[in-house]
Amino acid sequence: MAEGVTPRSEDYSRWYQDIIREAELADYGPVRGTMVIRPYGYAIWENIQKALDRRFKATGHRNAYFPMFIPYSFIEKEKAHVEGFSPELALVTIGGGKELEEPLVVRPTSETIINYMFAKWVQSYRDLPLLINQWANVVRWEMRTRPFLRTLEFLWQEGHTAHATYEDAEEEALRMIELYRDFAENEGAVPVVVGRKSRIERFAGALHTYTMEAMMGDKKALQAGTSHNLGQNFAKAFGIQFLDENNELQYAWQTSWGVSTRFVGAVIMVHGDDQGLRLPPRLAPIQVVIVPIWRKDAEREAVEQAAHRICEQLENAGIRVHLDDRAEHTPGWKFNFWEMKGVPVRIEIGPRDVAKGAFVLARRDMPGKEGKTFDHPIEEAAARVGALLNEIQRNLLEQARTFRDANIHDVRTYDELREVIAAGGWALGYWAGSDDDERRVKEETGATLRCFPFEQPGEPGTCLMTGREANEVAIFAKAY
RNA sequence: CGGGGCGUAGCUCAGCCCGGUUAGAGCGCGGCGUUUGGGACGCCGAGGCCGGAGGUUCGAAUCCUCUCGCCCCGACCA
Repeated sequence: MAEGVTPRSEDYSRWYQDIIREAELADYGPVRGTMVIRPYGYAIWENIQKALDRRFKATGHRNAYFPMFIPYSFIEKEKAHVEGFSPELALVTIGGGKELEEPLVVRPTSETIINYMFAKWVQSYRDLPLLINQWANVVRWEMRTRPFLRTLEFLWQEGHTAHATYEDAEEEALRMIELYRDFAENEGAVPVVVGRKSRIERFAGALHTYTMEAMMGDKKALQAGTSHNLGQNFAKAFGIQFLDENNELQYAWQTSWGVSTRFVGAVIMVHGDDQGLRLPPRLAPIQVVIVPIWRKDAEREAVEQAAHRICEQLENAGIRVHLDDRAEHTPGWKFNFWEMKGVPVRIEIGPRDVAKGAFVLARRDMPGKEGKTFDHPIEEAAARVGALLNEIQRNLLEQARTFRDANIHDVRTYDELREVIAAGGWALGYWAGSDDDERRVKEETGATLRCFPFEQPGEPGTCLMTGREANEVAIFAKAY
């Protein structure tokens, strides 16, 4: 086991905190519930940003930036919205030493201010669709905080779009949750269940909320991204109107969707083990670390020369590589250090390898010796490493999916649901219960209705709670 | 907001019960030397208003009161 890290099996919450500290992802800020994202953690976020932003651009969205301060009156304009958010608002009441006439809200999300602006920009059906994204920080005064998963301030992207018809907005909301799924699985190697939120769980002010739910290493669910069809609720509150082809005034149909720094937490908890982080190659700030090994100064030069040659080859191939040639640490120490940091591939090269013109590959997704292969020719470094990175990316997703599928259980009755939840798994069963039935499950088991998965059996069944005919299955789980 | 825990060196903590030398350890940090294929070792060294304010006492890290902060667990939430 790694030094300074509580084993996952002993105390998962402690393990999570230990990993964040030891891998230097983040540190606690001076204000309760705040955190500093350290360079290594931020580099992961930057890779998440790049992967998402590329996809947003490819689907026609453009980035913009809206102010952090929102007039309090804006928040009050949409009834469900204000009810949803008012408990967790941070208000600014003094500015420049003077009491403000109207308090300012530090944005908990930007629907209101963005839609205020949209109302100015949208006049005609020709202005639609309006497809905007912003990268920003938001503030929600949470009671219970955890690094990355829930902090008073967090970073995210929030997409906001306006469309001419309900169908267009619905299509957009679905397109974006699918985009998120593709991102989560193909970049983060995080398998997700995509589906629709229940009335109770959906976003304050939305018609439909779509979600992707991921299973963490302790089998708790994490909402890793959401996409909302907002209908015309905000358009009506903010007067976003346009003239259609028939010269008739219509309210716009809207969506919003977001993924946050919480996703970093998902990557930690889906892949991490008792040795530390395990990063999917596509999000890893460093994909390959080279550890040169030598005893005597006489050996040093030849080894480091070979190490540099490999390093250069990998760089030229576009691989993010780091050569750890520090003299103050032993190879063994470096192995542990970079394993803690979750670097997917390690190259070891010592005198014996140099003599053969070869190097050793060690993969982070397999423990110890099992993950080591020998005698890779130096000239083939780029090809060998490239292939291994792809293999690791694939394998991490596979491992996570196997774990998840083994812990989702079909249930037919409420008793079965209780059993599954008590054992810590996810319960999948037919559901046609009321809002109160859903609340009862939460009260009695601690589990919430995570979503009605898009993937359905295709035939009706019997509701586990009411015994009535149900058209859909739902997933219940304890969640972060 | 309830319940629990913790504030002593950069970090993790001991010391506190039962007040009394110059406040300690491990890790980390700096220097020198030996080392380096899975967390090396020796020697030397730097580093503390013991969270804050009151009080008790000849004397407080230690006892009392108040306060501030952080963490964990629960109720609300991306």
